Amino acid sequence: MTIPFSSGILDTRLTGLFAMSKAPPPEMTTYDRILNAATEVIAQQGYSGAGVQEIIERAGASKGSFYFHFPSKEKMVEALVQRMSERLLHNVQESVEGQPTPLHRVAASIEALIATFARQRRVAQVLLLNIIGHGRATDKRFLPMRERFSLLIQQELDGAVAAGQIPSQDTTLVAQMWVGAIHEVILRWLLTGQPHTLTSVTPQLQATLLRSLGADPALPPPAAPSRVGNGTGRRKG
Amino acid sequence: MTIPFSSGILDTRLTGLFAMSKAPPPEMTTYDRILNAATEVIAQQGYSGAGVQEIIERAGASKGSFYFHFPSKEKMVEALVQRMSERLLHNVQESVEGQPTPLHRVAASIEALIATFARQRRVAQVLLLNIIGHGRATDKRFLPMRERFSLLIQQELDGAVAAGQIPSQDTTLVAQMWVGAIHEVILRWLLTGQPHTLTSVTPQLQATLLRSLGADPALPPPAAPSRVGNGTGRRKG
Amino acid sequence: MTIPFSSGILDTRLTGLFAMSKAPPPEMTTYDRILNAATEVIAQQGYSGAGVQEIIERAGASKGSFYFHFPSKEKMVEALVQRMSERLLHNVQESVEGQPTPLHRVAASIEALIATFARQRRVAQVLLLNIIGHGRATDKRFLPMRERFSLLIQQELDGAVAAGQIPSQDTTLVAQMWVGAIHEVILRWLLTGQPHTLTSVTPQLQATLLRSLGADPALPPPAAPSRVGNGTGRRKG
Amino acid sequence: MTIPFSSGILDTRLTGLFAMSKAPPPEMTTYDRILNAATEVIAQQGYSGAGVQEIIERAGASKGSFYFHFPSKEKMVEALVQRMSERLLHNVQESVEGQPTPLHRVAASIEALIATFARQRRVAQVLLLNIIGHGRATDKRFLPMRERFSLLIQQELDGAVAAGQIPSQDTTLVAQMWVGAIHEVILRWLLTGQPHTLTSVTPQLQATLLRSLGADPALPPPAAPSRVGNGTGRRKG
DNA sequence: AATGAATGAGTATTCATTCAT
DNA sequence: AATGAATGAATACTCATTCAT
Repeated sequence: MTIPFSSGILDTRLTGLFAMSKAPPPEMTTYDRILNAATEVIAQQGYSGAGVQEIIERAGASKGSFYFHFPSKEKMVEALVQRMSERLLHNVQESVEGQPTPLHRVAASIEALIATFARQRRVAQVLLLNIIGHGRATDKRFLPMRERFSLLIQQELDGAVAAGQIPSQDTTLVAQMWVGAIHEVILRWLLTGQPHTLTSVTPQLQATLLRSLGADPALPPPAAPSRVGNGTGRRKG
Repeated sequence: MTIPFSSGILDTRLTGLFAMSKAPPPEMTTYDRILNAATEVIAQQGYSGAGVQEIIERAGASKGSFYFHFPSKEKMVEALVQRMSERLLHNVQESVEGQPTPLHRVAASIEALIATFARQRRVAQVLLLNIIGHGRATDKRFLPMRERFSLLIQQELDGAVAAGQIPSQDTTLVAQMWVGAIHEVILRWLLTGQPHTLTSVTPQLQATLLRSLGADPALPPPAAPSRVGNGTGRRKG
Repeated sequence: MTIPFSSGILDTRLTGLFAMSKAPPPEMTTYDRILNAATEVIAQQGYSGAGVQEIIERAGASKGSFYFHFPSKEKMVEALVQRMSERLLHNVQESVEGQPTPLHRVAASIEALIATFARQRRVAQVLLLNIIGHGRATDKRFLPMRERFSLLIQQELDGAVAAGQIPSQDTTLVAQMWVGAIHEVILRWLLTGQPHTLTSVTPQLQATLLRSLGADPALPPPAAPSRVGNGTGRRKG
Repeated sequence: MTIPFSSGILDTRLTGLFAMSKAPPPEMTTYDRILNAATEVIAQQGYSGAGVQEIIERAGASKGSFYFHFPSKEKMVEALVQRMSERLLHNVQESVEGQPTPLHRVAASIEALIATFARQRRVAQVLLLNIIGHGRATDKRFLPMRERFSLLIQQELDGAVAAGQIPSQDTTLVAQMWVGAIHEVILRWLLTGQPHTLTSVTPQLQATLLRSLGADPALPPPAAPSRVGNGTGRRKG
């Protein structure tokens, strides 16, 4: 009767993926030092606030070097977001492997996403806060990440429908809603610091989302029963 | 057994709230002409892309006039967002009046929000797309609108818990999630144009959100049955 | 039997047309101060060498002011060249008035052109030396001035043909050649300082050019016989 | 009674002198590949518009290579202009050999110059259009070519004076004027494409220039009568 | 001879803001 | 209340040149 999705391994995998420091290790390539510095600066100042000057200063590079590696600030940010999204989705997809059912997988991916953002605050700031809507209004450039994550969820939901786990419904819409719900929670955490530890909301988040599917979210526990259970997971006694 | 939340009145009330044209009526006060012009420009170009020059040109005002009425561009945008939020929430709250139960009210407010944004595309662009994350990253200035709407929902949810309509749960978190889910759907509509008419998703959106509360969303129809009702709100006969 | 083209009046008319000093008179408009400063800087450094910074410094203006008055450095130079050409041609055309025959007029215009350039060295530098070929190679923007002067000459030559002063010939080509010949002499003067006083070559220049028309250049003296006569003006004893 | 200056040999001699292609033949020395690439780029973009980067790309060379062969971009252009001038004047001087009288020689050199530029459009663009006035205004570096050609003409004119072919006159000035006239015609051709074939104006150009000397330009035909002759060289039967 | 990453002073241009009128 | 010329710090980007390999 509980919803036991877990993936403890994930944590160690992510460590150091976006690591960075004020004194950039010279053994890193200039290209990477610039992207890492950009992550920090954009996280702090936003896209428009992030000056090339400050980025190269943090990266220990020169103007010329910056424009040797990237044709423009804009393209650099594109490359940065691309790299972030790639890694993020890679981690999410990894966490999904080995999960027994579609619903297990979807819950695992939510957990992975939140765990990653919780650990990489700056990545969350860049991806969720400072990129959207930075230029011309109808800027579709950074839609892909949201779309890809939403697609990933949708596919699992479709699987769940096919497997009879949940009733047939507009999975595209639901997946979008989920992405929005999750992002909003992370956004609040970024802006207000509430809750203190982002990961603490994972269980309730999962429970609420699963409930929205209109299915009995009680699932047979996978190999390792999870601590994530909650008491509201059933609709009737 | 259906969930019939409605609010037909809403439509007429909103009309003309943010109206604006290329040749601004001179009988409007300069203050308002500037705010209206700013709405258009920000909707098209985003916050950073919106120059004071272009705004005053559209408003038929002068530089000096702008800075007579507003101490800075930033404060002007704050005033604009403030005015928008105020009107938006006012409409939402109006639509809630007369609804019999907390769940009815919460559903009505969702419908009102979406209906307003659907009608005032530019308002949606400014509020959801082009304001967040425009400057210093941890900018809490524009949180209020999201927070207030989320608070509004939370209060109704608390009422529903108290009334025994839904099980006890973390209504703060759920309200946040709802706001995120709704915003995301609107965002997609803004960026991709899908779905063609935003309001067409209202029923499914409401159904999914209500389901996430973990209660049988079938409600006794309120006084005046709405055209907005939908038939997918229940899981079995 | 001499070639008596003169126009002493001209000199006084031109005085002060492009006047300028390092301490710009504040009673001049910013627009003019910028154009004047640009004349000096371009004369010294050439088009690409002339930085907006240095121009505004000399003009006692600010960056913002510069771009308030001109949309770009390029457009500013266009305006400058336009103004210079306009004034130059105006002077030339003025000097032509009152000359009895087409050939007298053509000779007067040559004298006026040289006199103007001799007095406005910087104008010559800008117009002849530093503008042509400054950007993309096939830049037709500054052709107009040369073309207009050459057209002016051509029309007088056509008049001379019609009046039977010179034989029929390709006046377009000849006018071009004249412009080239005159410019080259001025160019040498600009680059080498030879001859010491540019105007001293006027008589020989006129004589040689008139001879090239294939007509007996001996003309009946106009009202005031000129000092410009030379001893090679006849073809046979 | 005609003016028959000819030099049919010239054509074949010039072929391939400045040949170049987008895929530079690897058997050419890097030094030459760079100069050739520079010719193309400068012809298209002008001196300031020609970046070292683009030049080496076209040359199939590297930055380091460029600066191994040339101390600076400026010196490279000097070398390029030097090489061009050298070859150009060499061809002109060759075409002069065998001509019977100074005036024949001078006419032949004009024909050779025009023929060369007509065939080597890029050379004309570089030498006449895109080099003058590119940097510091009073740049005497590229004067030499004009000066040398003008000197060459002057010497023949002096010879003509000594031989009694033309009256005594300021041959220095006349030579300068000639160079200017010829350059202007070529310049127009470069900028406007008129006349369609540059060489078609040669006869009239020669006739007009010779007439300007104040001598009967009718000359006894040299050994080999040329196809280049024209019938307008005399004023009366 | 050759490579190409790195440099940094220099460039034109933007833009929120001020201020005399 | 309103005007619009003036301000100047800040910005993204260029490019000839250097240098370790």
